Amino acid sequence: MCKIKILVITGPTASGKTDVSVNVAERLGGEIVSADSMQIYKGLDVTTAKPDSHALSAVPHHLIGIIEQKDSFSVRDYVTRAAETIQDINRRGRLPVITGGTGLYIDTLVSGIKFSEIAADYDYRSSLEQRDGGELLTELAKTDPEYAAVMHPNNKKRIIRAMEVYRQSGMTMSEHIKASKPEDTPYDLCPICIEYDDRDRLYQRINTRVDMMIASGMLDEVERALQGEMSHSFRQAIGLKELEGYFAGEKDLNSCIEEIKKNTRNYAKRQLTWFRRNKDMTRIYADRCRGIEEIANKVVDLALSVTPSPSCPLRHAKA
RNA sequence: GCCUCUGUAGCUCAGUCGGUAGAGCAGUGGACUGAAAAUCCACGUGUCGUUGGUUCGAUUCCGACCGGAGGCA
Repeated sequence: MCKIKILVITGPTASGKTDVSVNVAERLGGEIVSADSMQIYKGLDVTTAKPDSHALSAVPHHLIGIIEQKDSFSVRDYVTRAAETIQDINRRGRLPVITGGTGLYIDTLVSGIKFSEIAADYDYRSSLEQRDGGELLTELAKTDPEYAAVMHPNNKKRIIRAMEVYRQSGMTMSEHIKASKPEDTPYDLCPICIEYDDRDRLYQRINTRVDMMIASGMLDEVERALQGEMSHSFRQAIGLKELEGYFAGEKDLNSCIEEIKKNTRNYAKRQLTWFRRNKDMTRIYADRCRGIEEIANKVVDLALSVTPSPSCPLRHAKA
């Protein structure tokens, strides 16, 4: 049986993956499947840098703006939906192009990891959050010494999740992790990461992009979002917490904007750390290329160099 | 012109009752199994404004000078 061929284009925020993926998808007969934990939500179009109307009309996009801000969303939800979407695109003879910067979503999807089905219990979580981390870690060590051994006492969020999983399933986190790994990966991958050789250039792009967002209506949409009910996952979006003080009249706009830039830069750095450990990805350094065209050409070449097997979309694209 | 405060890490500032200094933020590296744009970990030598003096020893005390803030005229 033929694995489904998919093209994966990732990279830190503001690296230009959106433009590149649209260009590439147009040429390869592809459809874009977003892998972005924030673009999945309705609203915050500017703040989350969703593709513009031109891009959306040029190529079909999936998993963008489909969840209400009051609803929480998780990796597991993502993988379920993305897998279905990929199946569908493949069935129609087109090429799925996974594009986004949420590394956890992409890796989980692509490697076929099955996360445990234990849902978040927010009441339980908040009851534990009050307690001391070292104390929680000691408690976790009683049931799951293996996981507790690599956990730092300050990392309450993960300690609590491990306790939550055990409480609901009777299985430890270590056991879940072992059980989650598939024998074989479900897709035939062409993974590409767009990076910057010069970190400062990337940071400058981030700074100017935030200014552009402000100029394009970010304040209005954030104010609107802030007035509605927000789920735990949604309220993490960069822009929301930073601007909250401004709308409350406690902080001046400029310092809030600087904070957004700073947090976005920090985020980009974390993304780079995440991508770096994946040695199978081909890296394309955007600042060594002359414009989007050249980057897109490289991506297309890479995609076509993967030998297409019968009934896989890349063959059609080449012909 | 006089008086007061101030000059320490890229930034904001602590500190040394005299034995050459440390936090937060930034930055860099790392982790990451249902909040991931989240969460967490590790990494701190800098002419302690300049220059004289006192001292065994000064970034710390004294003087002058230079820069910054404020006050009185």
